[in-house]
Amino acid sequence: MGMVTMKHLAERLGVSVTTVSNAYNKPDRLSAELREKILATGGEMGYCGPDAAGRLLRRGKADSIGVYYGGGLSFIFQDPYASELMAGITEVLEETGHSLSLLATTASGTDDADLVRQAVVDALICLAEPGFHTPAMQAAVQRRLPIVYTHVVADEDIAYVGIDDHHAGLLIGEHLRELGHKRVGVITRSVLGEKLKKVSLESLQAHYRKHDSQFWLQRLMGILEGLGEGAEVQFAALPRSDAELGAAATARLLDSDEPPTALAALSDAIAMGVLDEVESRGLRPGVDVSVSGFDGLAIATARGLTTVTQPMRKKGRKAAMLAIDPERQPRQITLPVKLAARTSTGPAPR
Amino acid sequence: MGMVTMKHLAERLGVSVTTVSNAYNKPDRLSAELREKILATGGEMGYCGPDAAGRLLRRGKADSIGVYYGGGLSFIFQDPYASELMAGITEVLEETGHSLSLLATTASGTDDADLVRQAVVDALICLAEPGFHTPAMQAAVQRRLPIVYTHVVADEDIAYVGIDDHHAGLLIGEHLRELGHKRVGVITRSVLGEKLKKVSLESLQAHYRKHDSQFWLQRLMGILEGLGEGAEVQFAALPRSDAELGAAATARLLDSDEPPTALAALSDAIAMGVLDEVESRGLRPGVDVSVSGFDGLAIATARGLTTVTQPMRKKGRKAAMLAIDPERQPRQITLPVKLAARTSTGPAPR
DNA sequence: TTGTACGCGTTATCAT
DNA sequence: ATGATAACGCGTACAA
Repeated sequence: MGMVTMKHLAERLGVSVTTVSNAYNKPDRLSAELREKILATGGEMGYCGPDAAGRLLRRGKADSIGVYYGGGLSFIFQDPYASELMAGITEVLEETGHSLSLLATTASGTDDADLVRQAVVDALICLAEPGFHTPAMQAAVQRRLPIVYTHVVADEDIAYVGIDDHHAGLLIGEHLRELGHKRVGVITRSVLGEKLKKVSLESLQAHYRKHDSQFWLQRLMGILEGLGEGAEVQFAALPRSDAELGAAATARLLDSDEPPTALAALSDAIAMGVLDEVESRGLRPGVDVSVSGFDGLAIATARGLTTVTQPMRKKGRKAAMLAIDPERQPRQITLPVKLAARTSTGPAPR
Repeated sequence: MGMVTMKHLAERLGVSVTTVSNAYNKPDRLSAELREKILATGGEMGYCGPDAAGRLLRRGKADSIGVYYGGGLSFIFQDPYASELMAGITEVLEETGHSLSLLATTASGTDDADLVRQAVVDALICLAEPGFHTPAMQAAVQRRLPIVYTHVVADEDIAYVGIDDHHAGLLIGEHLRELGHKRVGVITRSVLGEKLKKVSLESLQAHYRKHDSQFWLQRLMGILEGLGEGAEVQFAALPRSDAELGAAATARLLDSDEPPTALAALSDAIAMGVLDEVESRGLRPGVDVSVSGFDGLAIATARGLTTVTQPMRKKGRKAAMLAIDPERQPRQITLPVKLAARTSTGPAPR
């Protein structure tokens, strides 16, 4: 009644388990007819090939790549940036016959570390959110699991595929400065859905430092540098990259005493909400108020959003290849970004 | 050099492996101080908890649920319906601390069956596309892996969470008939990206039968029944649920000699493209030509699309719960659908 | 070409 | 509270 194992099959046929094993794994190491017979009676007995667990223990290879996403796992399927990245990753995994293991962070939030420890994977791809010095990633390091980050990490031993976030931010900031914008609202993200009370540059810096999440900060600082000294900047920080939250933040910024003439969202997903709110007020993007995004989603193009584009799918592909083959060189890849100036930005009014 | 195991740790401390195991798994079965010491030197030696493979072999539980998607895996992240479903699934998995294993179909397409055989999972959720009698699913059955389908399966032994696709189609068909539409274009999907040459009702029926993919056919037949005898129906079948393909098909249908007065898309994702094409021709949806969808995506609501809504996220949640606890009753769940009549449909012109 | 014997790392059972 | 032992199912030297 229990599971049919190689042993059963071997006993039934009067051959050794080795031979049965070979029948499934090394066809050239036994006669074709014997192999045939073994496979046949195997099917008959309801044996369905070497057991995954046993084989795993013995071989030490899982043929599976893990993806660790510190935030809620369901957001991977909601956030367009993450989706594109995942699409790139899975493309490669399909080509190489690997599976993909999504590591869910436990609801209690207590120990993602345990999850990482128990994951049956050959390598880990870490999608943004919290950074390197997190317990989960430390567990992976301890397991000697190859890790690939999808953003730049300032440590030369660590493999990553990223973009130059500071430079990307710079492109946005300079673009807005050249258009004459002096009052700018920057809408960024907080890490792990945390809610920030007062959002100042200092509090943001502290927040990102705390979560060891450098790249949002890089973007932010890039924008500020690009805007130059004269600019007056207000901040908003959203717990998710989400259009609705983006719209709400926009409303707040536009309702302030001296509303910004430009709104820089740190993701296109957020920018979609910014455009929604702007348009719903009868304001014309690029004329009455300028709006910029970040990422280069297809949907952003459709709405004429000025943004910085990054090759998301390629990023995913490269990360997957690095995870599958940890020896691959180079192990630190920075992909190019490009400013896509479209209709949502224009000269500052007045 | 090699991996640090319980045995090493036990020898080093002069205790038994059992005790070490208990230190990690059954804290109440040994003194607090000994446990403390074990965990401490464990950390020191670079031991990072019970090995996943060993534990898996011994316990027979992987704490992981597999999702099998016959089409290309990367589409899971592109198709909004699948994304919603996955979001529901992952929500539950997060709550219960399970991982999610996405089973990629090999590029060669040859043996998904092997993939299923090797998957380290406790159960399988099967997302649409090909049906029950596929080699991959047979492999799962042989492994005695619990399977949950996300559509109705006509076999009382099989667990599923689905909707009444025929009824849903009926709602659309009747709606269009009541509005007086006599010439209707139906845009459906083919299975596994296959391209159909001539698209007739007969060829579609044969196609769906061949892939054991009943539910598209159910929707189709429901629509036809709802439209009644008098209707003249043209078909298009897309290899993917995709706006661009939907737009192209729409162009073809509208360019025919006697263009349809209504276009019924079998998914909202397709319907988005239909709306795009209709609008780009300067036609008014719901006035010059009626458009309907299927699923009830948020984005469809935003554009006033008449559609049949189904609780996608709930579907995912229920499927996950069923997969986690295969004893759960009932094992065959049919969720309700609702016609959402909005502005994209209206009386037939003339 | 086929078989023997052992180890992979863990946990359940039973004993102390 | 702690320990000894036996599986779990498979792969692989090594021997025949």
